[in-house]
Amino acid sequence: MPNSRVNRVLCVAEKPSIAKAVANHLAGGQVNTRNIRGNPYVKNYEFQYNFQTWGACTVTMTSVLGHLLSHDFDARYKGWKSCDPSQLFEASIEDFVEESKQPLADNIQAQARNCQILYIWTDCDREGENIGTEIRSVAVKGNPSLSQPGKTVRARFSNIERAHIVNAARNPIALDEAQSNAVQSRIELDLRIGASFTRNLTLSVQPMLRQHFGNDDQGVISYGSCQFPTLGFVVERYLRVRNFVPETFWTIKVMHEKDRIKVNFRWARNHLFDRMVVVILFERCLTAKTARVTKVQTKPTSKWKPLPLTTVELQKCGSRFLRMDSARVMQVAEQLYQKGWISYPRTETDQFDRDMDLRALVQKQTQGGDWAQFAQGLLNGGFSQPRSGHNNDKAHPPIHPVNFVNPTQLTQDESRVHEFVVRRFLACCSEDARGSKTEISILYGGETFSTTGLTVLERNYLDVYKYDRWTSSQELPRFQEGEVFEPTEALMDEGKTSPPGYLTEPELIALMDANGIGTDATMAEHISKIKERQYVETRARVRGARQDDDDEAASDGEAAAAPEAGRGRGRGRARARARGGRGSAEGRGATNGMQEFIPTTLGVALVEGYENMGFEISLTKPFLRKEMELKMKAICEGRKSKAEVVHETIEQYRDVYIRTQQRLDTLRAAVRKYCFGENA
DNA sequence: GCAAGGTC
Repeated sequence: MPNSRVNRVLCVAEKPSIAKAVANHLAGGQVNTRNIRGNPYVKNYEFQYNFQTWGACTVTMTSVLGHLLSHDFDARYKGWKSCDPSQLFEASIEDFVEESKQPLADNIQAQARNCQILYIWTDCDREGENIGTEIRSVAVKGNPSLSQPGKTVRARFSNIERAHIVNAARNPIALDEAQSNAVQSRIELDLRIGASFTRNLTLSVQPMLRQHFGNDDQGVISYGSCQFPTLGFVVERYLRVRNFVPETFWTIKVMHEKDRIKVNFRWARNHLFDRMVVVILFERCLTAKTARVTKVQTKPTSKWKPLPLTTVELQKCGSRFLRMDSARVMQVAEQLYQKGWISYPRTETDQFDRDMDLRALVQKQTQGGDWAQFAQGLLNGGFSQPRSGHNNDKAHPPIHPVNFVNPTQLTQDESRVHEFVVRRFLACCSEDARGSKTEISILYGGETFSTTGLTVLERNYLDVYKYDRWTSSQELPRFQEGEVFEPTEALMDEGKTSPPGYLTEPELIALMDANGIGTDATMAEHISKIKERQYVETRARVRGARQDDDDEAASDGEAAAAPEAGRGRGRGRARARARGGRGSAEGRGATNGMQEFIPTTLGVALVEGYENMGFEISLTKPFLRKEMELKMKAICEGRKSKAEVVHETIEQYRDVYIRTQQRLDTLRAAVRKYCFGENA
C-alpha cells in the first residue's frame, strides 16, 4: 500500500483558544507558533507528537473561527424583487467561504497538502460536528486523499485538562455525519423559511406603514424561527397584563402578642373569593374565642449553594444582580475570556468533571480581591465538591475563573461580571448554608393558622455569594403544643389580586431556554434583534415589589416557563429541568429597577395578525422550533434522512405561506387596528 | 434590506 506511512498530521480546532491549549498539552514545551496570512487571531502551532495510532509525527495544530462555510441563494435570487419570495423554498443555494474566512480556508488547504491525517478538534456538539465536515471539505481541496475512510478523524473531549486531552489524542474517532447532516438541514430550513417569509412580510406590510406615516422609517419586517417565538412571549405576557381583571378576595388575619413579640399567623386557606364563606369561618373563630397550639416543630433546614454557572444562568443573573442586559453581559464575558481571566463563556454545562482540580482554581483566588480570605478558608477545610446539575454539553465546563486578576486592571463592567463569576465559583465550592426552622400551627374556631421562624446557624457560601439573601426572621416566642390562648387580634381583611408584571429579561431568557428557542450563544442576539426590528421596547420597571401570589413567573426556570409556554404539552428541554427547582435569590423586591419588555404596536399587530389567520400551527409560539429540534434529533439517531426532514418541513411552511397570502387582509387589518388605531 | 449558528 503506497503512502500508508503517517508522519504529518494536521489538527484543526473550532477556535484559537482550543488549538493553543491542545498544542501546549501535547507538545510538552516544544512548540513553534506561526502567524497565518490575513488573520490576526488564528495561529499555527507546530510540534512533534508520538501518536498511539500513527507513531512519531510532525503536527500542525490550527483552528477556524466557528463555521467556515456560508450559505446563500444563487445570485439570480439575491434581489428582493427578483422572484416571488415563495420560490426561495426551492431556489438553489451556494455553499462558499466568505471573504473574511478565506485566509483560514487557504491556510487549511495549504497545510493539508503535506499531511496524511486530518485530525478534527472541534467542540463535541452538533455544530462542532458540522464544522468538522466543513473543515474536511476545504482540506480535501488541498489533499484529496483526506476524503478516504480513516484519513479524517476527530478527537472526543469535553474539557481541556491535560490528561483528558492526551487521552483524546490517543483515541481518535470518526466524525458523526448524522449530526452534521442535522445541522445542514437546520441551516437550509432557516435560510429558506426566514428569507421567504421576511421578504413577503416586508414587501406586503412595509409600504402600508410608510404610506400611512408619510416617511421611510419602517425598516425590514423579518420572520425567523427564533425571533418570532421570542416576540410571542413578550406579546403574550403583555396581553395577560392588559386583559387582567382584578378579583376581590377575603382573608382572616390573626395576631398574638407574647413575651412582647407580635406574631402574625397566616391562614392555611390563604384567601377565598367568596365573602360570605369567609364571614362564616371568621365568626366561628370569634365564637371559639381561644386558639390551641397544635404543632411546634423545630427542624434543621438549609439553603443550597448555587449550581455551577451556565451561560443562561449568567445572563439571568446579569439582569438581576448587575443590571446589565444579556447582550452586554455576554460582550463583557467574552472580553474576560479573551484576556484569559475566565473560562469559555458559552456553555450549557452545570457540572464540573470529577477529575478537575478545583482546589487549584480556588488557590488562585487567594491572591487578592475581597474574596481572598474566603478562598483561603475553603483551602483550610471549608472546601466542598460542587453540586451537579443535569446538563452537560460535552464541549465546555461551567463558567469559572481560570486565573487571578487584580480587579484594578479591569473596566468597571468587566470587574462586576468577573466578581460575579468568581463569587459564584467559590460559592459552588462551599458548604450549603444551614439553619433551623420553627413552625407553629394553631387551631382557631376550626381553622388552621401558622407561622414560621428561621434562625441562620452557618452562613457558609452566603458569605461569598452576596447575591443571595437568607436572614433570620424575628425570633418567635416560646409556644407549647396544646397551649391555649386568646389571640390579641383577629380580623377579616379584603384584598385584590393584582396583574402580573410585564416580562423581564431573566424571565424571557428562562422561557426561551425552556422552549429551546436559540442557544446559549444566540439567545441574547434574538432579544436584541426584536428590539432592533422595533417589535418590542424595554423600559425600567417602575412599580414596587410584586405581592400577589398567582404570579409564579417572578421566580425562576420551570415555574416561569409553565404557565405561558407549557400549555400541558411537555415542559421543554432536559436542560431546563435541572434549574430553578428552588427559586434562589430572585426575591420579589429584586425585580425593582429591572428592564421590562413591552411590545410595540407593530409587535402586537404581527402576533395578532398571524394568530387571527387561524392556522393550527402558530408561527408565534415555540412549538415549530421544538418540532425542528425533534427532527434534528431524528436525523442524529438515523430515524430520518436530511432530505426527508427538509422536504417535509418545507412543504409544511409552503402551506402556511400560501394561506398567509390568501389571508393577507387579516394581517393588514391587524396592522391598521394596532398601528393606525383604526377599527377592524 | 432576509435566518440562525458558530466565533473574534
